[in-house]
Amino acid sequence: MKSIRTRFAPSPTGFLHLGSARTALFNWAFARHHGGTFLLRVEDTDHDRSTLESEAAVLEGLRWLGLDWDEGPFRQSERSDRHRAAIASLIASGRAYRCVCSKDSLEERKNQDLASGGNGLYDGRCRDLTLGADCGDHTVRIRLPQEGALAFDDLVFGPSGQDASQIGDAIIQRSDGTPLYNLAVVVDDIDMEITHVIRGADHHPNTPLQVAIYQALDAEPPFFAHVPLIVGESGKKLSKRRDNVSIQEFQEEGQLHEALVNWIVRLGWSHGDDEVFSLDDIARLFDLDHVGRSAARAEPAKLQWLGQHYIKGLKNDELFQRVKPFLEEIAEQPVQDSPGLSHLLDALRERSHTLMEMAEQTRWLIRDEIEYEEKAVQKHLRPVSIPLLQALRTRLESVETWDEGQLERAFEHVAEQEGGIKMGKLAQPTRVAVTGRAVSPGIYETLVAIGRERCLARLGAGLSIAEARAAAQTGS
RNA sequence: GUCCCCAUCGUCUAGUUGGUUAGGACACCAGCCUUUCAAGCUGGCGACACGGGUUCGAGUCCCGUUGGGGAUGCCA
Repeated sequence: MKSIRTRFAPSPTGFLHLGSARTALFNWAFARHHGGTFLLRVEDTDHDRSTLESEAAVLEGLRWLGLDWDEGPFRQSERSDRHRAAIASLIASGRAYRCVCSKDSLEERKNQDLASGGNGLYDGRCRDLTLGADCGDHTVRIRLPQEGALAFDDLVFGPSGQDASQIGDAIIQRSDGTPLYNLAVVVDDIDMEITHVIRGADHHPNTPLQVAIYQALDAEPPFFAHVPLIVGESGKKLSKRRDNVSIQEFQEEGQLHEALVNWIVRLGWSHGDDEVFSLDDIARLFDLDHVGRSAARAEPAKLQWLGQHYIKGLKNDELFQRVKPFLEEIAEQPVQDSPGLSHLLDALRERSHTLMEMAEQTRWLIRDEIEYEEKAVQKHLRPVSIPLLQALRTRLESVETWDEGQLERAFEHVAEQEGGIKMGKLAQPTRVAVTGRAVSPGIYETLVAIGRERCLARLGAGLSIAEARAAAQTGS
């Protein structure tokens, strides 16, 4: 059997899209699984919409996800000679013909046909005119068989195809002489010896036409595998306007690429009851047999869970490197690793789904000035807390080594001394005093991360706030 | 309108020669733990769209209905 060759063929008209990313992943995985070749081809035959920036963004997205390619990127626009030659030979053999119908006329005839109960296909007006190259402005159309099945055996959907009578003669070359997608994609897949075309199911209805083009070119079609669509909240095909689909956007909000890959691979593919897959796992296990046929809704909840799962598994130094850009965004200055920060990040693993979430929760450590949240202050820095915080501060001043064990003993001592109060009565006001918030990791971890001097200073600040509030209450 | 496709818990899915108390994960709810929030542990809720047929037996096969989606471009 021939060695397997797959390709990812994005159109560079925006960022790498969630659905495209999954298509890329499946192509990559299929090639890797079978020891084949995965190549990249940029489908930029639409000059008006294609940009180099988009192309760069797409490549960067693929790299970030960890999808490496073996050949390319090729640009379809650089292969127009091949496309032209193919079109010329199709015209020469009578399998394609020139068409001088104007857009307006086409539109009008189509609407008329539809109105009178027709199916709106091209009416074939120029089909038998045998127009020469001197016919003026013209497009080129493929001459389809009048009847008979244009069939293919889809690796996901099974036997597929339509009767040729259901498809109109499609334009394969614009009036400006440039080739159209349906022609270019077939010529390129032939030239690049693609064995398996794995793409979104939105191409499924389009494939019979391409099968016809293969036939016209006397070429053997590849295997096709159409992957069911990923849909948004609306249940409709993902759209850039409606849904968050930009891979780069996911990256910017601090998602882990491992989580994103794991998330999308399970949208349409499964391996028994397994849920967690690394790229290596995917390369090892992926096959088309277990790709489903129904559309999948992209729900972020599972992505969140996966994000935390992978955060938990990161080594400390790598965790720091990955979260660093987000920390610096919060700190508004360079952030160095330190035992305190490292310890805090460790504690934040089980409290974060994304790197951004994690960074946000270090605010009280990596910025010198903290902001006191109004609600936290009202709830916990109350008059009743004042003597407790005072006693605690005194006690903490004399703690020998600032570690969790000693801090715990200090807290227990103060709680006991203040009448056997519940730890929450002491811990919560302290937490608010040193972080400004009612939520943080364990109080001892929190205090250790901040360090003795800053803790004592913030305890003082918290006390001042509590005292000011008490005074205001008595005064009124 | 025409053509094509799809249909298992809220979501992602397991189910691959018809025989299962229809399984898992996420989410949700409850309890435990507890200095907050999480995490963790335990338990719970929850699905074969509907109607026919084939069969001793149907989530699995066939037909229809309904619902959803895709295509129908001088986009890809």
